[in-house]
Amino acid sequence: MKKKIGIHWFRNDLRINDNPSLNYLSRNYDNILGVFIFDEINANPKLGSASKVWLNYSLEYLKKQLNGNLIVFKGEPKECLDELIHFFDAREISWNRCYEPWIIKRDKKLKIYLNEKIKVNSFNGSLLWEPWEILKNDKTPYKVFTPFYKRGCLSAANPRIPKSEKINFFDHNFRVTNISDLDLLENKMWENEILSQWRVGEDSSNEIMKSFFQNGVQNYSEGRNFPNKKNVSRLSPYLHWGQVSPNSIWYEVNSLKNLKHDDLEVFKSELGWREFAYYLLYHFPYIQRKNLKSNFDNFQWIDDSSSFKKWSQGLTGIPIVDAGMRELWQTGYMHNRPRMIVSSFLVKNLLIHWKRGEEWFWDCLFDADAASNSASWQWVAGTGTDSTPYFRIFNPVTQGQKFDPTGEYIRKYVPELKNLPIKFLFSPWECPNEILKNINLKLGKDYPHPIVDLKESRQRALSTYEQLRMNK
DNA sequence: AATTAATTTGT
DNA sequence: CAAATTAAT
Repeated sequence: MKKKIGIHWFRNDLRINDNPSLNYLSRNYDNILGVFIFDEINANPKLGSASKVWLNYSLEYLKKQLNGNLIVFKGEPKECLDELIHFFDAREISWNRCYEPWIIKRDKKLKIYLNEKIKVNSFNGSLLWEPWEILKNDKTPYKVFTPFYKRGCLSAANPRIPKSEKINFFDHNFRVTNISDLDLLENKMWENEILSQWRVGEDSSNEIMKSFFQNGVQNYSEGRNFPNKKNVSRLSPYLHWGQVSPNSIWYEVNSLKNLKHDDLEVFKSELGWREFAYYLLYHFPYIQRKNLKSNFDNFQWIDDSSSFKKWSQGLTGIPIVDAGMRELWQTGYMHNRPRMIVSSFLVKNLLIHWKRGEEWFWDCLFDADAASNSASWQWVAGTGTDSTPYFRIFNPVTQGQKFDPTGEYIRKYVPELKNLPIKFLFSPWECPNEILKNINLKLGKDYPHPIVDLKESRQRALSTYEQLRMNK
């Protein structure tokens, strides 16, 4: 007798544990097929370089978890799934939902098409609350984080409790596309460098979560601001790819004993910000490209490729900015504090369009996430709803002094400044020539002069943003 | 999730 | 005169 087969389509849920679609199938089918489709045809935007690297090794890991039985395709999902359903005579297919506009559009069509042949089901595998569940009393979406989170999310039904089941993956001999055939890897040297401090895969994400909850989450509400402290989870890439579910994190942190109230609430609210980003992208899908506040559409951004290039390379001459940008390039990640500093610098001091920064982050970040990335850039630029006010312009010198007081973060990523006394580490241009001579550091040669005057560019940003406010 | 300058308070 | 508070951006 033929075995009953259900297909699970892996997307941004590269895990076995707490996977609603897999759990569902395992209750109804003796055997499950796991399939991943690399869809470059519909993707918009296409995956960034760092994301491809992460995906490559994540798929290899997942394939091992499935005893080699992960089926990998490259191409149009409709055709790939057709072939698979036909070959295995599968009875049902299911997946966990994604919320990127291009995926919603693709999946909607696909669902209608597949429904003609077999049962199709989708589940919530990556959000604590789905966007349509949280609405104001007048049925319109929230636009401000605090009411969204407190009145919306926290007073709604509790998130699904994580659950892991034994999944029987079908042992097959279907033709296999090698993961290497997906051509996800391009630049070995850079890839080895950025991967060197990461361990990709579901089990690593669980270990990282557990060890963060044992140590780093203590004093989270304070310590999370300091890029040199171990008080951030660094779970964002795993969360993006679904190697850990937000539900697992939510309930795990809730179960901790001896965690200060503030640390718990602030940590959870960061998951809340992730929810808010997905929420905004769902309800306002154009925020990936266009200002959420349309009065910014005529804003006088400066198209300055030379400054942008220096920013992206970490050669602005402002140490904390360069440290952040180099952390990004070298590790595929940037701590949240420098993320805010470098983006404020690009958007306000340089007056370069947030979209250019968003695209650079998209290409370089392991945790590149359409929702969080666009929402965060618009937050910094002031073009989003509930974003930072136009006059909040980070001073990268005082930010450095406050949040990297020992200078360790700067010295780590901008080693040419390692001998600079702490007094001038945040503003080398103020360092007396005598000291520069002593440590053999030539500004303009070993390290650049600042590409903009902080005071002047701050004034320029204020007046440019002020104009916009007048014209409203 | 900020900065700066002006102003008041504290020792 | 430094530190804290406040107003304005």
